[in-house]
Amino acid sequence: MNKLPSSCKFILQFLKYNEILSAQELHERMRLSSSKAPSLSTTYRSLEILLKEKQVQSVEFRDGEKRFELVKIGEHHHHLICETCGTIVHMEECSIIHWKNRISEEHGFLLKQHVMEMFGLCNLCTTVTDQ
Amino acid sequence: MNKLPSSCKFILQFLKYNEILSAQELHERMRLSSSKAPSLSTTYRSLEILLKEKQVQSVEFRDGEKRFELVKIGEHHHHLICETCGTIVHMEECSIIHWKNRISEEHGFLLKQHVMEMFGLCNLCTTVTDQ
DNA sequence: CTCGATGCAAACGATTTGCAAAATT
DNA sequence: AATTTTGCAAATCGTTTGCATCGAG
Repeated sequence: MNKLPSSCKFILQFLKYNEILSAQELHERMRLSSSKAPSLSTTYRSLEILLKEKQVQSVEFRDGEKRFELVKIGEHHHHLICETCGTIVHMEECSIIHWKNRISEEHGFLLKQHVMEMFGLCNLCTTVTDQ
Repeated sequence: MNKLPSSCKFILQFLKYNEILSAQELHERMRLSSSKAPSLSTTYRSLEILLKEKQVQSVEFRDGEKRFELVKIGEHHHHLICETCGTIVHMEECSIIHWKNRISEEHGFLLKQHVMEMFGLCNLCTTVTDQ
């Protein structure tokens, strides 16, 4: 429970769980709601701090744009993203944890972090795409 | 077996299995070895084609730079990256395939693609880091 | 008064694009 | 001759940085 710069606290008030935003989207949202919103650079800097504090996780889609998501401190999870309609399913549990030991044994690796996102078609789009 | 533009064939001759290169690194390598090397833009365009043809897979580390790796057509795999020394372990088999059905059932999602990379400490660096 | 936090504008770096020339079919 | 591929330079876009100012303690 470090004391965070005020910009970080400001940001936290504008993030909801299960919502994935880029730094720019977040900044835009804050700017529209308040004249005391932190600048874009500060937004970037603060998100970096919140990442280190694990109050936020970063989500990497494939467009090279980093996105961020509020999490319960220290937790994280992964997503299913529909390539057609953009629907995002937040998977409650990170299954990679189950491999940690196996990977450790097989490759002598101690896992620290990972990146994982899955792309496909959601239920609705699967049926629709039968064209 | 589509017929590829000559730049793609050129590129394929400069890629080895289990080697991960950015577009720029690849371009530099080609440029140094041959005066007929494709330009940087063409390198980008060609890698995009090779990706679609699944002759190459893209590997996403966390520095925002896309990297590419030669694969047997249609296959792919993931990596363990040591955060200290940079060692990369190529994991022979993609374990996510095993989840495909479960995810399909649980979330009605049809998986098409995914991104996964794992970061940590390799055997050597684990012991060394005991400082 | 000191030091961290902030805003602004400029810098950066990877990638993409417009367009005209060159190569392929 | 029509179509695709290519190179070059400029544009783009997200992100980072230098630096001077602001503000909390």
